[in-house]
Amino acid sequence: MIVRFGFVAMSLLLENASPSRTMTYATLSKLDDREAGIRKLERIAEENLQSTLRILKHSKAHEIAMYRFSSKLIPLATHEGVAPWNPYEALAPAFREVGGFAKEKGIRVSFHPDHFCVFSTPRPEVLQNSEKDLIHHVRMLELMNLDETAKNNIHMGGAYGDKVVASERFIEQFSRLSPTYKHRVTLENDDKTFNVKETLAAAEIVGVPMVLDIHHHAVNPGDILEDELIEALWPRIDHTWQIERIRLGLADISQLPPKIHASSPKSLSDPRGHADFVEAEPLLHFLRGAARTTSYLDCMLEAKSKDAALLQLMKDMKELEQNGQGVRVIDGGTIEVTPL
DNA sequence: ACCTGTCAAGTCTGG
DNA sequence: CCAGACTTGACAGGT
Repeated sequence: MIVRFGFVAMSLLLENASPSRTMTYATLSKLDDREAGIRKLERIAEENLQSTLRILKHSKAHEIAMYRFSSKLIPLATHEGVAPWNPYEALAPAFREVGGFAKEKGIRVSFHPDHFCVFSTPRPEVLQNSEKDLIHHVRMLELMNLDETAKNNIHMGGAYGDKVVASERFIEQFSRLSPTYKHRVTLENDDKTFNVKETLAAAEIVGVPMVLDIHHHAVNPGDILEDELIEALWPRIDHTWQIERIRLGLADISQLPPKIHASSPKSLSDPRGHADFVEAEPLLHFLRGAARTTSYLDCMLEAKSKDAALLQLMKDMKELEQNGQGVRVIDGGTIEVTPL
């Protein structure tokens, strides 16, 4: 099985390349010249997109073929107080350049709208803001000229005292979205509420691919047995991606491989927290299990040390290769693992 | 140059 | 019913 690694949002190796610079609404409100404030927001967004392009070029230089954009590229993008500001028009060329580079260099990209995007919510205003947020993220992918293989990864949301009811509400409310938005989404199991089995069931029903987070699974396994994940659930998760490839007319798995998230617990006292780096051995163990049924997979690292963690992981994989642990390093961001 | 409290948004817990 | 925790990078305002 081929495995490509990616990292999230920012680089620790590049200087002055934050893709998430912002301005608070309080500061904007204090300005006398509102127009100047809006132009400042646009300039910050331009800089965030320039930083994003730098990060993509840096990734390419290190042979890293997967990256998740910052969700904060445009400051205050969906804030009510800046309406009817339309930031997209002015930023279109910058978005096109970013998307064009990713496509040309074969870098798989995505967004991860954060925890304000909750389709299980019982509150109509929260649902409306969730839709607004999703539409915003889809808009950015469209401006980048990226097809439906570029996704927004989200969680199901809260349980509100009854997980079954919340799950049904998620399915109901998510299904109401138009296909344009639905087909831009992947669903990920979370670390507190919806475990792998529950998330997979919902993903299958609404017809979107599922992203497996193996760290979230470790801290929120539900009643899933030791071997059940790899033997029973992983093939079903894999299948959600196969269905999506068929829908998109993609013949080869490398055009849209299943995706997982990997990170290591911060500490024994804070197992849900993300550590600076990712432990190679337990990750390799999982990957070799998945390799029994899957030939290609993308693995997003969610470590505090971002790209530095990815480089370190590749070094550690090289060492495991030399110890004959069933892994071969192919390039700076790709390995091949042999099935267990 | 560096430190600390705050930031648009949601949900859960405990009082 | 409400305050605080959760979690995270960056601002904003101060020294």
